Amino acid sequence: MAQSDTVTRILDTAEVLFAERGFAETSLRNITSKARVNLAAVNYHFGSKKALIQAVFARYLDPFSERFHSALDALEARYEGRDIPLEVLLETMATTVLEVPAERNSLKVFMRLLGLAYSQAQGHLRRYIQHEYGDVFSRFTELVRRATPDLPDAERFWRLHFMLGTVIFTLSGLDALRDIAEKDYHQQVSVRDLVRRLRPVVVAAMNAPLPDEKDMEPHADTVAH
Amino acid sequence: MAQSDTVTRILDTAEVLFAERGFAETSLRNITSKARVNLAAVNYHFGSKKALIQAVFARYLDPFSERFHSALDALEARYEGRDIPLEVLLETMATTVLEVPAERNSLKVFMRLLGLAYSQAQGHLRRYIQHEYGDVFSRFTELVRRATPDLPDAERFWRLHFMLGTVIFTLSGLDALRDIAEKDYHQQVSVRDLVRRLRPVVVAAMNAPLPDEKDMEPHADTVAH
DNA sequence: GATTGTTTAAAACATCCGTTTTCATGGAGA
DNA sequence: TCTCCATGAAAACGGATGTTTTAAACAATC
Repeated sequence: MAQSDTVTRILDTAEVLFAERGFAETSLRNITSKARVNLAAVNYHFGSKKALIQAVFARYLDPFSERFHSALDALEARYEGRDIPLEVLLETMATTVLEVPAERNSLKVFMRLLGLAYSQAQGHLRRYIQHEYGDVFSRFTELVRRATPDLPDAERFWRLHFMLGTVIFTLSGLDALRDIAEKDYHQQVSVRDLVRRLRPVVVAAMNAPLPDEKDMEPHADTVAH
Repeated sequence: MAQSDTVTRILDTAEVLFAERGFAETSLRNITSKARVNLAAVNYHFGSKKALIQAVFARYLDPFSERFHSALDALEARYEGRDIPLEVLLETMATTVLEVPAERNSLKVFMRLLGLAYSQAQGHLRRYIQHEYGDVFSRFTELVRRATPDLPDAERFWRLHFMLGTVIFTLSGLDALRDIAEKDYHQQVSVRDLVRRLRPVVVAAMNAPLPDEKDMEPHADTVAH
């Protein structure tokens, strides 16, 4: 067998099974038998199951991080210090996200993995991702901050995560939603179609009026310093 | 020990552990030892682990379904056949959702369980919920349909699920987001505060302009020049 | 007061798990 | 050629899991 073909086969199989059933529900025997490699190969090449999981993420996030940095470089160069409009930033991120897994035609897998990482138990994966790729996201959120100067920092933080939830939930649960949608409306749903529907919703959500102050909670206000 | 106190203790412990670590990662020995109950008690009272999981859901969804039906009854009576405004419908659902787990102070647990059910592997839980509580949701979506007559059916379907994703993702990942938010902004975040922030975002998202028809085609050029 | 349903304790069952080990084969580079 | 490394097959390790069983207590009801 060719050099390290085994590594690729393990990763290809593992990411699909992880996305389908989660990490704990996927055994190394599941992976190695479906990938037709030796059981010991995982521990030989990756060291442990946990390291395998991180390698699966790295294979998506490394190229994403690199491309997104480049895309932001290009944007900043084009706008020459002027603020980049929110729509352009969101569009750029969407494009990059769609580009990366396109080669393996597995955006759904990518999104399910992200959702799993977020909802993971002790969050050791979230910490790994934050530590490894935090700078790209910081750079992005800083640009979003300049694009929405009227939005209080806390409000922007929450709305970005609201929209992150929308995207991850929708694209990671794509199969389930597709089932329901096609049963109810007899229509095909493509990822591009979904992204098209998402765009105005996300923009409108980010630009929504600020919440009413009057039903603010009466607890001791924490003064920022 | 009092009659069936064991059942309650099992359910109380199981829902917390399930929400924290997922179903597969929570063993019956975890549950029974933390609940200070005999290991065999789960199989004695519920029959199997799968039945336990469904019982955990039923304890939330039974009262929710009943209260939500009542709330919708009251709304329909008050509006006497006139369409109920979207804001009122959303507010009613939010109120009911907040009411149910309030007694146990565990909205987060409720939301995490819902999120787990959605993202579950083979979706046997989703099917169980759909089969058991589908009528309430159908009733709600029908009222939403009348409240948004200008929205195409497919568009409304997707936007409702977009917002479902927002709410489930936010409230189920509350601890993680709270960590980040408090580290970045040194502010306390309560559930009521989050719901207050969610309201205008959800309304704006539902009322967003329809997606552009022009980038419906094979592939639109994405990034602005 | 006997019966019935709960609860506990303890042990065992058969599986499955992640990981390690041993032995053998073959290819690649020094 | 010899050495290193990847791969394979097979087995075993220790441990955890869901489930079942047996035994003995306890409480409530008829």
